[in-house]
This record gives sequence, C-alpha cells and structure tokens, in this order.
Amino acid sequence: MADASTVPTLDDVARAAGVSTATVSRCLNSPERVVEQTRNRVMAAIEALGYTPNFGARVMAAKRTFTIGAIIPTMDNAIFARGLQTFQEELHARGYTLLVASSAYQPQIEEEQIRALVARGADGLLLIGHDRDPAIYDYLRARSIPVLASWVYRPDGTQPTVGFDNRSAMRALARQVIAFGHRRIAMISGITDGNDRAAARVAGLREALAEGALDADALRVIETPYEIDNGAAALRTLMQAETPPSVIMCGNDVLAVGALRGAREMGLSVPEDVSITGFDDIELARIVTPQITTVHVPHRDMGRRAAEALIDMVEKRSAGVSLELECSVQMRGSLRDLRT
Amino acid sequence: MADASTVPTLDDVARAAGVSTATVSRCLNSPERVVEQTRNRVMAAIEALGYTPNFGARVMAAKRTFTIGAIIPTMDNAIFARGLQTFQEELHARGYTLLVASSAYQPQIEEEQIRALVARGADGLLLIGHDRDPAIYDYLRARSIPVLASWVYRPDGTQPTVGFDNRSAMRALARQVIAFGHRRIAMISGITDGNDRAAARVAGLREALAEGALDADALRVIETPYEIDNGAAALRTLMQAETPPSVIMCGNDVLAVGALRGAREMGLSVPEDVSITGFDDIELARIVTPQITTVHVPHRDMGRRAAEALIDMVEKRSAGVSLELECSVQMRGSLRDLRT
DNA sequence: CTGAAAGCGCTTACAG
DNA sequence: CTGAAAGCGCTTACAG
Repeated sequence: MADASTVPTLDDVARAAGVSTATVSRCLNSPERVVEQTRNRVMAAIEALGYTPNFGARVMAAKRTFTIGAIIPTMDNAIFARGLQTFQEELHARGYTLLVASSAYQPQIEEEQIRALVARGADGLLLIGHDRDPAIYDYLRARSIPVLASWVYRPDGTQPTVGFDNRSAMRALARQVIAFGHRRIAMISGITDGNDRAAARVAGLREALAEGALDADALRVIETPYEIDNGAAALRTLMQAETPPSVIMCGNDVLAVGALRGAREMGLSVPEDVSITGFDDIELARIVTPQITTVHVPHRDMGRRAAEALIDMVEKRSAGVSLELECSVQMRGSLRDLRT
Repeated sequence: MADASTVPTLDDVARAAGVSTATVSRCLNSPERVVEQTRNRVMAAIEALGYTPNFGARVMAAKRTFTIGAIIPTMDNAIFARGLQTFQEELHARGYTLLVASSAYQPQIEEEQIRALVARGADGLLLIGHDRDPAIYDYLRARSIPVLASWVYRPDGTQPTVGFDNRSAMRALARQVIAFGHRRIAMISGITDGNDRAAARVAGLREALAEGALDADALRVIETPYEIDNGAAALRTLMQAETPPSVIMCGNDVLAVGALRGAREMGLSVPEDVSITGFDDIELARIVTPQITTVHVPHRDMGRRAAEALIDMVEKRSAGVSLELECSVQMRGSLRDLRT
C-alpha cells in the first residue's frame, strides 16, 4: 500500500487549494454542487499534488465500492471466460469494477471467496449456479448484498437467475440423439455433487430416455472433473464394456474433446465407431476434427444480461428479475445419424 | 454494501465477549497474543454474531490489504489462464487474495486498471510484459507499490521480471524450422505495437533468418490480434501469394490453430502443403490434428514463481529479483521436415 | 455555495 | 495478557 509520508491526502489538497476537505470531496463526488471558480482551484491542486482518493477510507465513509464480485468455478479453461468477459465489459461501461475469484468447484472454497469478496465491500455478487447452502444466502441477505445466480435459470429458486435451463437444453440434445437412432447411450458427466448444472444435465438426459421408452435406469454415467484427460480416460472405460455405447454424451465440451482424443488413442473413429456430444459450444468444440455436436449456450449475451440485472439490483431499481436465455442444439460432425 | 443497522461490528463482538475491541482485533490478526480462554470466548462471539471484518476500515487502519492485483491482456482465451491459476493458488496459500483485471491489449485501459487496482489498495501488482510508459512505473514507485513484470524476462529492464526470453525462444524454434530445410518462411504475429512479447518473437525469427543467411528483410509478416479467425484469414492471405511460404510461424497457438483451420478451409493439408508453428503450448495445441509444433512455456511454474517473487517484494524481503525460466521447442505433427 | 465536525470500523503503539 | 484511546482518510448531514 501507499506510504503515508509521500502520498497526498484530501487534507493536503484542501490546504493547497485553501478550502475545506468537504469541498474537495464534493468536487470529486458531486462537482455540480461546487461553484466553478472554487472547483477549478481544487482540481488544479489535485492535479498538482497527484492526488488519488484512498479507497479504504472512501469505502468506509461512503459505504459503497462500485465493485462487483464474481466467483466462478474455474479459470483454468474457457468455459466461463467468454461470459465473464462481456459481464465485465458491461460493468465497466456502467462504472463498476469486477473482482473475480474461483472456487475450484468446491463449495467450501466458494464460501470462503464469498466472504472475502463481501469483506472487500462488493456491492453485489455474481455466482454460478443456484443451489448452495441456504446459510450463504442468509448471510448475504443480512448484509443486504444483492446476489445474482447465473449459468442457470431457476424461476422457482430463492434467488434471481439469469441463464438457461440446463435440463431442458440437454434433453433437447438427447432427443436429437435418440431420433438419430441411438439406443446404447452413455454419459460422461461432471461431478454432480454441489453442481446443479451438471446434475440438471444428467437429469435432462434421463428425461429424454424415459420419453423415448428407453431404460433410464440402465444409463451408464461416469462422473469426473471437467478436464480433458478425464474425458479421455472415461471414454476408454466406457468403450471397454461388453456392449459399448454407440454414443457418449458429455457434460461439457471439455470432456467431449477429451473423449474424442481418447477415442483416437484407442484407434476408434468418430463418429463411425462411436458418436460424441458436448455442451457449451466453446471454441474448442469447433477446433477439433470432427467438430463436436453440442448445446450452444449464449455466453456473451448471458454475461451482458447478468451484469445489467445485477447492477439494477445494486442500484435498487429492481428486487431481482430472473431471465431465461435460449440454448440451441448445434449439429456437427461428431454425432452420427444411424438411420442412414 | 452492508446495511449498518444489521451488520455486526468489532464493537458488537467486543461487547458480546466482554472484552475490548483491541482484544477482538488481536484474536483475528495475531491470535497467539491472546490467552486461549479469552480467545475462545471471542471466537464464539464472532461465530454467534456472524461477524466479518469491514474491509475498508481494516485497510485504512492497517495500511495493508493482503490483495495482489494482476492485469492481463485478455481473459477471453486460455493464454494466461494456466499461469494465473497457479499464481492465484500460491497467493492464496500465502494468505493473499488476487484481483484480476484485463486490458484488451490496450495500454490506455491497462493504465486505467492499474489506477483502479492501486486505488483499491493492492499491496503489489503483476503486469504482463515489461515495456510501458515509464510514467506508470513512476506513479507506482511514488506509492511504493511493488510491481513484477511477467511472461517476459528482461534482466536489463527497469523492473524485476519473472518469465522467459521471448526472443530466444522463438529463435530456437525458427532454427529448428530452418534446419528442417524451410526457406520460404512467413509469420502471423500478434500486434507488436505496445506488446513487447510479440515484438520479441518477431525479432527472434529475424535473428534466426539472419544466422541462416536468409533474407530477413524479405520476411512476410502479418500482424493481427490474437484470435482464431484472424489466424485463418491471415493464412489465406499468405497462401494466395505468388510463391506461398512452406511454413507459417505464428505468434501464438491461438493464431496457429486459426491458421490450421484456414488451411483446411482452403483444402490444404498440414504439414504436406504448408507447415504451421505456434507459441505457448496451451492445451489447444495438442487438441487439433495435426498437433501444433510450438514453444513450450512453463506457465504453471511461471505463475508460482511470480507469486513468490512478488510476495517477497511486498513483504520487503526483496527489492525484486528477476528470474529466467526456460522454454523448450515442442516438435509435433504440424511442422514438416523437408529433408526427408 | 462552503465549512466544522461527527462518524465510518478497524489497528496499534503505549500503558499497566 | 488486556484495555483506553488515538488515528487511518474519507463523506455527509447540519448549519450558516
């Protein structure tokens, strides 16, 4: 932090300009309340001294930080990067700064990060997913800190959400898979414990199976953290079964790309020997060969809308409105149509 | 921010525990200085009230935030994700919190973000690349805020750096390319203006050309922002030349993957019709087919070392020591050996 | 339009 | 080991 002996304070500016600290403060925060001549003098002093307001002091006195905190599960891959980028762009345009933390998909770390962000005076919080220990929402409510849950749409939830319906999106993809004649379906899911998006995607697949009069109970699901290598390993396991699946639906594109690599390593062709699907439609999905059939998530739009909604909440213009964004199925080369 | 009427303060805790605020503060900051019995009583009160220290007040009183700021050029892709992840892990292990901002590769935005982070009381700053307006370093020095430059190693620089030598790394790759018999070499570079890493990579290639008695002046270089689509477009332009290159060396893997796609779209085979190389060795490089020959950058190690070095500076244990990390050339399928 | 002064919620010498 | 008190640098009613 700054060295007090060297960094000018409001007091220094006031003295240099021959006014009170109140006036200097006003010049900075509501300049229209200061007559021009005085203001010019003050601004000149600020410039001359190279004054920057002390953040801590300002926060403490004003009880606002113009800071929004976001906690995402991981920064290690591109899943959240796109959405977060537009989220931050929109915040910036509205005069807010974004603080990002990551939780490594661990509720305990997420809670720690939430407290850290709150302790840092975040005016509002963006969280990924809706379901978490209610005590956290109580904690936030007690401090009247607005929270928006994103990457998920839950009109029934206790918190406002701006996102998409993970379950119906996966169901739509699974219907397509079934319509293509696939019957031996397996899934490589992310860890569902503590991850409502992952759980909803599995549920969406099961729903589609049930609709199609397929045995949802017999569905083979491997749960594994969202990492490329894990996708490869899981595919190997699944394909070594006595009756290997004709299609492996993955919880996201990272796992799908890993599965693709795993197939290649086993000498299997995709989609001739096995079909693979993903979820998210991040850049990765279009970079590999064949390109991955996946669920397109409107990340950029979601980020922007989330920022708008959260700032509205922070500025008391809204108690929090949920917004549903539409996903779409992206048909690409990794899914084979067995009817042809 | 918190609603004062509802959020417990140090005072509330002190009253509840029947001690002074000084004691409560000590329990939080140097628990060993409080006798166990008292401490237990205080901790129970903290728990019971759900107390969280007020950040602004703490910062103002302690003149430390235990916050490190990092400004990276972009969050939109994986280039910086890996390194930043370990950077933040190491900070966390040492009790610091990371604040990340991005500059969109624009010096002006970077400067704005630097001021924002400083205003927020960052104890230290991580910046990507070394070369920038000296006024920025002066500003930081006046506030005695330690700065570490990373993703670059510059023993001659005005600031300590923890990173690698972009120029010699690219030169090493280019030597290999030349050794493979390539003579018609072109480059797709990132924008070099305001980006010392990008500029150093171009310089490294030129050096290797000169060494090999090739005409460095005739080198065709297209500069374009680091985006996949731009890599594809640049490749198209280069391959439409009268005498197209036998190899296209890209400023990073993102451009290389784009170039690969561009080649495929033109019906060209890689590496049969044209070789492609990258830089960074991010996951992308191994996901595509063929895999990209590239420069491996030790991102994770760099992130960890940068955190260590910066914290040492912050805690006055060091005035800032530069550290060079080694890169290595990763030979993969996208580069053809013309001698065979 | 401007100023004097209280107060924001902590930390930290200084005593005891 | 613990407490009383000053002080950190701002903002904001409240007066004038």
